[in-house]
Amino acid sequence: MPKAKSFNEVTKDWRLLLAADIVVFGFIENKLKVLLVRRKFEPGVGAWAIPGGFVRETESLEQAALRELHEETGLSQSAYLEQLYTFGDVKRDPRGRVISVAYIHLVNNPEKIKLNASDDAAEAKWFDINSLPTLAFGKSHRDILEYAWQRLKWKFEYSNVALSMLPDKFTLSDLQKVYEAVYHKKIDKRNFRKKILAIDFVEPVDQVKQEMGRPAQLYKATTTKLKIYNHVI
Amino acid sequence: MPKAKSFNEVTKDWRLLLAADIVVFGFIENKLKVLLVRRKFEPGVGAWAIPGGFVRETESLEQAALRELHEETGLSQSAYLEQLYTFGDVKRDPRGRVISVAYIHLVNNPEKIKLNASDDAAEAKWFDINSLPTLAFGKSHRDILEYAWQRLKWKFEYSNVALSMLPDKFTLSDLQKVYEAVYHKKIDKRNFRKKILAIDFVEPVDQVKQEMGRPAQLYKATTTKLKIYNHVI
DNA sequence: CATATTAGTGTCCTTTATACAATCAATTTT
DNA sequence: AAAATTGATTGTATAAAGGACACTAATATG
Repeated sequence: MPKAKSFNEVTKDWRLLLAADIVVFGFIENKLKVLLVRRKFEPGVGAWAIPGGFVRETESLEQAALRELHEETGLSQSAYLEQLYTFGDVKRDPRGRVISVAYIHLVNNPEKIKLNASDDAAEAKWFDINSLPTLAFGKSHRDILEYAWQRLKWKFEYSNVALSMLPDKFTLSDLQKVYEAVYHKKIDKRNFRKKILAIDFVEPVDQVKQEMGRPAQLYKATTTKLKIYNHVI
Repeated sequence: MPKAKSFNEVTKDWRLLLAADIVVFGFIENKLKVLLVRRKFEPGVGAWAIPGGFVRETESLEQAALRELHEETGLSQSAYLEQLYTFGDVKRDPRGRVISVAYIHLVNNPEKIKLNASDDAAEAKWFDINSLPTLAFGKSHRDILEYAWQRLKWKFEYSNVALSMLPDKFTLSDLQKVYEAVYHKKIDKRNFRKKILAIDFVEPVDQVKQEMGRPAQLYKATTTKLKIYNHVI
C-alpha cells in the first residue's frame, strides 16, 4: 500500500493561485446592471472583465471578495453576498493554475457608489445585463455572468433577496420593477401585490413617496435577514 | 498607486492546499446512506470523515473528485456529480490553509460497490443519514453533510436526479421509496404516481418485477441527462 | 382455497396561479 | 377652475395544481 502524501509532496511541484471573482448586481434606472472592470494587466488587458483578485493569506474567501469589491467600488458593506461556484480547471491564466471562487454580490444603492480605478482595474462601469460588452477570458466570463443571473432568478423566486437591491424604504412598484428587471419580463401588477402582501415580506411605513401622479405608500422589509419561502414569488 | 501584485508576491509567502471532498449518497435498504471513511492519519485519525483528498496538478476538480471516489469505492463512473460548496476559511488542517471544494455524488448501485481501504482511509462504510457517527473535524463535516442533504432535497423537487440513485430498470414503488428516503417522510402513493406520470420523466419497459405480491411494472428513465422541471415533484 | 403481500387506480376539495379593467389621488396643463 | 396626465390602488372569475383519502388486482404461499 502506498504511503500517504505529505503536504510538501502535494504542493511542491505546482503553482496554485486562489482568486475571488465577484459578480456585482445593481438595480439602476429600472434595469438589472452588472459591474465590470477594464483590465489593466495581462491577460486580457484593456478588455472588460468580472472584478476580482487574489485571496491573501490572512483573509477568508468572503473577506477577499468584500475587500476586492471595496477596492473597486468604495463600497464598504455588503447588502448580500453569496458563493456562486468554484472554477478550477480553467487554464485562463498563463502564469499558473488559478482556482477562482465566484461570488454574487447585491448592492442596494448603486447610484451612490463612486467607482474607483484600482490596482488591477483601470476603470469600473455598470452594464445592462442584456447588453454586455465583449469580455476578457472568452466565453468563460460570459458563462459566469449567465450562471449568476440564473441563480439570481431562482433566488428571487423563493427568498427576500430582492429587498437587498432596494433602499430601506421603497414602494411596491419599485419592488415590482426589480422583479421585472431580474426576470426580464412584465408582471401583472395586481397579482404581484397580492402575492407580496400575502406573505410576511414587507410592511408599510408611515410615509408616502410623492413623485408624479398619486402618492405611493412606502414599505420596508420585515427583516433584514435572508428569508426562504416555500412558495414562489 | 500601488503596482500590481505578481504571481510570486501573491503565493510565495503562504501555503495553499486544494482538496476535493465528496459526499457520496446511495440508496440502500430503502434508506438514504452516505459513505464515510475512517481516517488513517492526523488530523482526526481514527474518526469517520467525508472522503476526499488533494487535487493533483494535472487534473480538474471534478477529475480529482472522481479519482478519490474511485480509490475509495472502486467505482469508475459517476451517476451524478455536482459541486456543492467551497470551504475556504476553515483552519481545520494544522499543516496549512486548505481550500476544500465539496461535491455531491450519487451512485446507482451501492450494493455492488466493494469498499476499499485507500491511501488516506483505513476503512469505508455506508451510514444512514439519520444516524451518523461522531465525525472528525468537529461540526464542520457534519454541517457539510446537512447542507448536502438539503441540496439533494431541493434538487429532487425540480429535477430527475432521483433516477441517478436507481438501477436502469425500476418500479414506481422503488422510485417513491427513494423520494421518501431523501425527503424523510411518507408520500401518498396515488398522488406520487399521478405527478410522476404527468411529466416526461419515466417510461414503462416491456418487463415486470416479480417479488412478493402482485408483479410490478418496470420503468426506465426517458433521458439519462439531468432534467430540470418548472413544477415540483 | 384462504391468506398474505405488494401493485395499481379516481374523486373531491382546497389552495394557488392567472387573466383581466376600473377608480383614486395627486400634479400639470390649458 | 376644469381637464388632462401620471402613476397607485383594488377584486373577481377561471384554471391549474396539491392534498386527502380506500378499495380492487395479481401473484405467492400454506
